[in-house]
Amino acid sequence: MLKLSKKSEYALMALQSLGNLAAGERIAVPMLAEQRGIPKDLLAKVMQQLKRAGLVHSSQGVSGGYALARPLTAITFLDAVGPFEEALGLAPCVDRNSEGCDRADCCSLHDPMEALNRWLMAQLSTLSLAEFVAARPPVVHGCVKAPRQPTSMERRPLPCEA
Amino acid sequence: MLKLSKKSEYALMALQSLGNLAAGERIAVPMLAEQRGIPKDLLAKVMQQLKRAGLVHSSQGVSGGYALARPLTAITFLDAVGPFEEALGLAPCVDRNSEGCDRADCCSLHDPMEALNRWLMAQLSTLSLAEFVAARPPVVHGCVKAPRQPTSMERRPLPCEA
DNA sequence: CGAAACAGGACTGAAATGGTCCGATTTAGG
DNA sequence: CCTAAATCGGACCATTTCAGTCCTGTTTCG
Repeated sequence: MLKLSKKSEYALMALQSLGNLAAGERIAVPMLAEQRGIPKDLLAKVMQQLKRAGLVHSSQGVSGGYALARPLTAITFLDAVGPFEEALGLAPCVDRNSEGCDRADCCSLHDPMEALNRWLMAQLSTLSLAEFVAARPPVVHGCVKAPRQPTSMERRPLPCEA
Repeated sequence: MLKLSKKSEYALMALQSLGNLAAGERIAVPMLAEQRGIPKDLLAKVMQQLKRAGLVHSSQGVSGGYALARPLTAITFLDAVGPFEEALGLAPCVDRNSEGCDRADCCSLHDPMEALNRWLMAQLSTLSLAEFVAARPPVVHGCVKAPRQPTSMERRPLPCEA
């Protein structure tokens, strides 16, 4: 879970690099690809998708290249990664009433999964790339295993409820 | 992202069903599989893994079956789903210093991803299955798209810091 | 002792993923 | 004007992952 695709990884890398550019400056895919050590052709595709998503601007021609459409503080993690995770979000039967799954019959987990998904998306859309790339792992190590005292999902309110 | 595998889905279903059993009662795989409409053999494997993970108890023999090892309030979402998401957690270069990735060179995203992963795992380990299966999606609809005001990942403190 | 359950390895077909290749279009510079 | 270098974008392929099946044990109740 939350195993991001390579495309997502490359997108994050690229956006980070673009964030280091001076105002008005551009960078071309071949250059970027060599710097980060990623396949040129694949990165090209990623950049195209980022453009379609409106996160970057491009200019064609011999001295063309890419630049951020807005600062990293105004791009969320979900923005960056969403275009590449088509199965964006979740799990079992998102594609609701396709086959079977008449609700409450086979798949009584539809609603919970949708709730969890919504929550996750909301969380990831409150994390800007600027914050993300600056993050360092917490010193705590046994963290994942430790807490065995369940709390409510609602205790961390969704941003839109505020 | 967060696209759970079928096994995870089946595990959640099975655990939910097991939660509805009377104390001391068991249910066999063939029965369970038919009730929820999932392939018998696959479910069998899932149950085996759940047993290895210590979430359920099994008894063999002709009237054997499975039962919860502890109540749903004491099983977290991460517990249930973890065993089936080997790529549990995250993304690009978790397998740290395997090839390349000498840190800060190609993959300056290693630390941020690890931080994000830790955070997610921590969150999912504070959600009990009891809460999960009872969850309903919030009425708000434009929720995912709405918030464009980035906040810090640290603002939602990790449980282990408390 | 036999039917029915768990236990678990081996295998297969389909789908997704990462990556490559090639052609078309645009555009700066000589 | 013409070429080199860049963005576009479709087609394609190889490898892996995944869902599902099969088959052979082993346990245990009646």
